[in-house]
Amino acid sequence: MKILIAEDEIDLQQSIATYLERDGNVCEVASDYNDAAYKVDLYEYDLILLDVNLVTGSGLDVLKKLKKDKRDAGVIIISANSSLDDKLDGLDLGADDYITKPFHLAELNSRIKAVLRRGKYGGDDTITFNEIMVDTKSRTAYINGRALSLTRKEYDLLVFFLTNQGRVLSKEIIAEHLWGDNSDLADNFDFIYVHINNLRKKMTAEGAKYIKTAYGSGYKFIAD
Amino acid sequence: MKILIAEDEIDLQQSIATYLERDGNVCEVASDYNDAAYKVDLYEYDLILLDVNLVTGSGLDVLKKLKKDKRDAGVIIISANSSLDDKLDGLDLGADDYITKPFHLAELNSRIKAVLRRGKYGGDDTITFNEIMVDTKSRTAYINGRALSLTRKEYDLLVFFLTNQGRVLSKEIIAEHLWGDNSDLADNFDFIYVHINNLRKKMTAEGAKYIKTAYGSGYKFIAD
DNA sequence: ATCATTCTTTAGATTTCCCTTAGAATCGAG
DNA sequence: CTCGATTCTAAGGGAAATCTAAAGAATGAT
Repeated sequence: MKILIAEDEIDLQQSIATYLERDGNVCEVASDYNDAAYKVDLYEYDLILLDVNLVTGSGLDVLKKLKKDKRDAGVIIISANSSLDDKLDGLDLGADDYITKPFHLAELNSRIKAVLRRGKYGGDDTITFNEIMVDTKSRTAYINGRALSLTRKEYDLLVFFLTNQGRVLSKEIIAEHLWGDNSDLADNFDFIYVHINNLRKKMTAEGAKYIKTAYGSGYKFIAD
Repeated sequence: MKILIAEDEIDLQQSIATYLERDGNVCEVASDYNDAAYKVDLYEYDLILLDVNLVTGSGLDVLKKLKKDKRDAGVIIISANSSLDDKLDGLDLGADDYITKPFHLAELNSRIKAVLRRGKYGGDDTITFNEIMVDTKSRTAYINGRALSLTRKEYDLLVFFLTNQGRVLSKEIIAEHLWGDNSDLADNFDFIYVHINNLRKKMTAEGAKYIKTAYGSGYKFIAD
């Protein structure tokens, strides 16, 4: 499942992402209203976790936008207070469920599962592209049916490419997605080269050469 | 399936009953503690939905009674609050699952199915995978017909793997399913290593090597 | 109460991976 | 073509994750 986490507390954002990714989901994060609105516009998500109190705007506006555009992502509202107003507003606007901070990740997870299971959002746990197939449940990538032995970072990188096919991804974007907004590393993303290289080696060994270098701007995943 | 609904909110009681009967189940209801204790004593149920807050007593006492009498009905605890104490008490006493009000009937239904499918109660009492066979009634696992001597945790772990074949299960997910989500221990799940190791030793001694380590992500149960 | 079994903790060994480094190769502007 | 910037590639140190055995704590049966 592809899940957007629109939450401005970086710690919470990261722990949610880690928890959900370990359960086989693909997570992207948005730290403010603009980022959330942008990503919701651009990508198809199976589920969106939406904090009502985003720094530059309200999560409820993102929800309005979603429903106006008749997008069918599931939505779970996250709120700092247990105000009934927030809850009712959110559910009125078409959210599927509601959770109040602080909460246990296990509870969030079971609500997520419930929303996803509730029908229309359920579906496929695999991502396929030509001879490549990724089973997100087992976190295993296959090429022509043969399993690749990928490390965690390599797997995450491949999934990120597969879910952003044809798009040029800069080192900075990749780093942000795979490592989170970690300002400690902000000055040097050269280690990306190593992971790209390792992933490429394992993929080309099976005949899959899809990761192209866009000199000076990044990488893109695309067939010839 | 014969299901007892021990719940004092009449509206909820009725909507659960209607929902479950539509699926072909036989439902009986109990509106207070005495009624529940009486019926549990008298009849054999496949599953019991147990509200912890019954008007004249605690649902947990019904559960204690059930377990003392070695009755094998599946039990799902219903609680009005998400108090971890209730949950842990319930699971400690032998309940099979736990759900917090308010919940969607669809979610309750899938939990019921999960409990029933788990084989223990009604339906098929065994889980098989290649040369492995688990008899959920006697809580015994066999490999090539030879019984393994498993502890409770090892048995639960094996069943959890068998019912989630191919899926990567993180230490956190495993801990949550086998121990309940206790955030106090959230920083240290290392004891999982020990149980994994013990179970592996007993299984590999019989030639069954299915528990693979997914470094950095968890474990998965899968054939080569 | 005693004993056996099981669970958790502890600590050291081992494995795996990630980031750094450094030199080679490649690209593009002039 | 030349040169600086960017990217590639291989190898190694060190950190983190996992494994393993064994001892202490809890549990349950007799």
